[in-house]
Amino acid sequence: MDRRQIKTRRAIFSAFVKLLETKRYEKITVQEILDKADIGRSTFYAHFETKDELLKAVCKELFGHIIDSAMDKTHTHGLYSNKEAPQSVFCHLLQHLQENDNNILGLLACESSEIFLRYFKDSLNELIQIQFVNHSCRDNRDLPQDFLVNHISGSFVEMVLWWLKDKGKHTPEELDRYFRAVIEPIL
Amino acid sequence: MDRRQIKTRRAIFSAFVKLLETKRYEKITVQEILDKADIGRSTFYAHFETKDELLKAVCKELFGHIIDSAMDKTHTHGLYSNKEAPQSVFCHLLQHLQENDNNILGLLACESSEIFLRYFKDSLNELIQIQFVNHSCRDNRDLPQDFLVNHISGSFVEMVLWWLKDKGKHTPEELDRYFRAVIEPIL
DNA sequence: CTAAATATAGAACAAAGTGTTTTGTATCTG
DNA sequence: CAGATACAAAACACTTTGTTCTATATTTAG
Repeated sequence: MDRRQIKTRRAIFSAFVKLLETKRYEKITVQEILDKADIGRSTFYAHFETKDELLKAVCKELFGHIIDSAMDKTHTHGLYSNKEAPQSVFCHLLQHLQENDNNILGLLACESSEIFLRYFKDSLNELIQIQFVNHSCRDNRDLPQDFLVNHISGSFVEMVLWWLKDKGKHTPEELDRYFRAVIEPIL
Repeated sequence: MDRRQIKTRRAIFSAFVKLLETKRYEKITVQEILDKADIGRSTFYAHFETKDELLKAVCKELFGHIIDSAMDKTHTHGLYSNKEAPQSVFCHLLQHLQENDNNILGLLACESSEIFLRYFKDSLNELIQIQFVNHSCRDNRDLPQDFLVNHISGSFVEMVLWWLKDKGKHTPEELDRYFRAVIEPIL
């Protein structure tokens, strides 16, 4: 890949993410991205058809690694903690979110957080779904399985949202304890 | 209030809600609202400063009654079912959502559902918060109270979202049972 | 019923944004 | 070095926005 392409792509991403921290996604104009990234109009449209496409690309790039990593862990050790793996996937995810080189938490806490949380939740939902099918958790109160899957992924995302409201006063380990306290009783 | 004002306000609301069922909020233009409501441009801006103000007004009007009604019920009977009130507030809410004269479920299931769900959740969060403070539920695992409040309101909203995905295959009573099954064990 | 107040329609407007196209220049790759 | 490719810059038609007029219709108060 051409160095120039990589450079401008990075410039666009960077400018876009910075803007997302100051105002809502819908209010950001292509023009502002051009100014901040210091690139030409035609260049932008050579890379992305629309602003929505840019958003998708950012989501994919940012959450790709995190979800893949969680998927690997889940596949070998399951969702919850056990002897071989003392940490749950949820704790793993929270730590991973915090250790970001790129500013993922910034995006999840920004004014357009719903967009990213929704993307995050969909990925998470898939992960838990697979795990439920593989390990076929007992379902003693005959609740629909996809209700349970949705409840777990949904609650997790809502917790992250709560976490970010007062800027990480809690550690990933604490949050993991809270989450297990409200989820494990129903499994 | 002038009949003309009421008439145009209704026309705007109606057109706006209909449009929301066909496309995302951000993609709807004021022009489209004008055309559908069959009113003049200046008339619209005499009623609402921006499209965002219109959105707020619609939220307020639609969720106002539902939340007020739930708030009353909670105040006299508490959140959960008991001898005097055999139905939980949650069941009450779900039934109320379904019996809508105006099309609330339509909005909660539309492409811009996050907007309305977020508004709904904030109202709900307040309601549960008040109830927790009044009845000071036991908290035996020393979880932060606002974490629990957030978990309950968040889970409820996520359940509604799940419910709407396959268009009300479940009754409010069934959903209430599911919800109690995942919430009561932690209280 | 009349008159004053007010809500609306319609048109015109500047400003800002969108997405495309063209031309010339700079930078890569082989 | 030479051809290919990415870029900047400008111009473009087009859409949307929010404001400001004037004229007309409707309501409410006296």
